[in-house]
Amino acid sequence: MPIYRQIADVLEAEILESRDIGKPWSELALSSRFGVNRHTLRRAVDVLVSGGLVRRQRGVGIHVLPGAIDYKLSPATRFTMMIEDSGHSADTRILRKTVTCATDDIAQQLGLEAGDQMIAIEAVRSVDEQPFCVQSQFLPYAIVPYVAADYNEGSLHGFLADRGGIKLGRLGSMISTMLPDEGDAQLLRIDPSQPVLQVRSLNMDTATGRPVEYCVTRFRGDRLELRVQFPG
Amino acid sequence: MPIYRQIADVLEAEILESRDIGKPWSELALSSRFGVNRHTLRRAVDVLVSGGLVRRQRGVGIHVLPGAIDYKLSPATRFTMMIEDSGHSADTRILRKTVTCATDDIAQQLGLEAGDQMIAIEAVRSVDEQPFCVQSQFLPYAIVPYVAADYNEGSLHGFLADRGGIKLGRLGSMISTMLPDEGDAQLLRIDPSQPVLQVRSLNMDTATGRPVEYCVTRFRGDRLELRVQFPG
DNA sequence: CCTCATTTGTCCGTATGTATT
DNA sequence: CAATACATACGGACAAATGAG
Repeated sequence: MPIYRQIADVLEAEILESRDIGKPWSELALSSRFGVNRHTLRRAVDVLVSGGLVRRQRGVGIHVLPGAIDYKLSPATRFTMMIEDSGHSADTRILRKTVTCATDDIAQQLGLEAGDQMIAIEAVRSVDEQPFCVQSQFLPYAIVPYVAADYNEGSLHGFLADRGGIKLGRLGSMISTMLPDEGDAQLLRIDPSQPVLQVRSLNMDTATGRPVEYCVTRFRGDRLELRVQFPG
Repeated sequence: MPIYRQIADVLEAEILESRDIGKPWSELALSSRFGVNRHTLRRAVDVLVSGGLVRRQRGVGIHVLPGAIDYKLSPATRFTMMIEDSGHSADTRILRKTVTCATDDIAQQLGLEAGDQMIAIEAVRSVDEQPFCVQSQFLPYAIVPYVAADYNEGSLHGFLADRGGIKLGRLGSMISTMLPDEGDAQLLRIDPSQPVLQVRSLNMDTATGRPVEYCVTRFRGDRLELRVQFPG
């Protein structure tokens, strides 16, 4: 077995055993400890990064990620989330809120004409202080203009109910998986080699049947198991 | 942009444009062509490997993988599949069919006692000659012993209906994503860096309500989008 | 605001081992 | 056996980001 893999095994065992999230590690210190060249140690750390156990940060060091134990040993401890319940997280950080022309794709989803304006919201939701999902939401500006002005935190669905008396209903969702782009990986604090679970869904005003929200959510794959329940 | 990424972009563009699957590439030839050190070129090829575009083989070279075009250019060509419809594929290759003691996990799912026997089936389902998913199915031997003896191909659900008069119903599914282990990656003909979508589900005999099949399916993430439809 | 030490990111060079043809 | 090609490991050098002061 190559040296770099032996080192990776040792480090992985240490992480899983103690999960000591203290000061970040240093390549120089580790390479000295194992008596190998820095490049060899980097190769070992590459394995851990691919395994989602650690994260590198230039100028700082190598961070041991929390939750690593859960990921490797007990997928049963993942979060379980009903699809119907998504969008109700308490801890929400809104990154961007803009009003622009709808793209063809989204216009079609929302039943808009080309050139109609839409509200685009990008948000990160966290659980236990850890990023959990990135959400891109699109709403027709003409129907809910007050969202652009006044929605700033918490549940969008709750806001729509309080402010506009709109109750949203969901017909279905499309679920897929992919590797995250660099921006999402950074927001979710995962390595770009770790997959995300994407849920696309269209929400209607239950009163009028009009599409009001098109939502694309990317969840950390290592923290989520979606539960789909059928009637009966 | 670092050199290795520029090179990766050039090579990726070439692959997507012509997909010339001829002789495998050589690191030495490529590094000479781009005028960089071999290690720098290796770093560029790492990107392509992570992207599922090429495969390395020691002593041979770097192979361009077929199907790369579909993966990168047209996510729209993914299959869309209702969860309820899974398990009905026509082209099924059964890899293993064994009768053993149920593990604790599976015994609990199927409502068996520890030590009860179960049938374990491992199969690969293909669409258009391309591997589509790997399926692990577990059934209580006491209830459907004829499966161990006579089920050899096609839809298990159809076989159960024809042979035992059992109609299966599904209550729900658990959906998650992960990187495949080496065996699954090989069966699905994808690189281990490409995520799979896993659907776990428990199927009951609609007549008696007894669990009859516990099924774990790993789909190629790049070929599947699951559609979940809600009643209404 | 700037400086400085620390730390990771990138690139080069060289050598040796191992698998394939 | 020999040639080719990837895999691993060592070394040095500089750039870029970060945080302390």
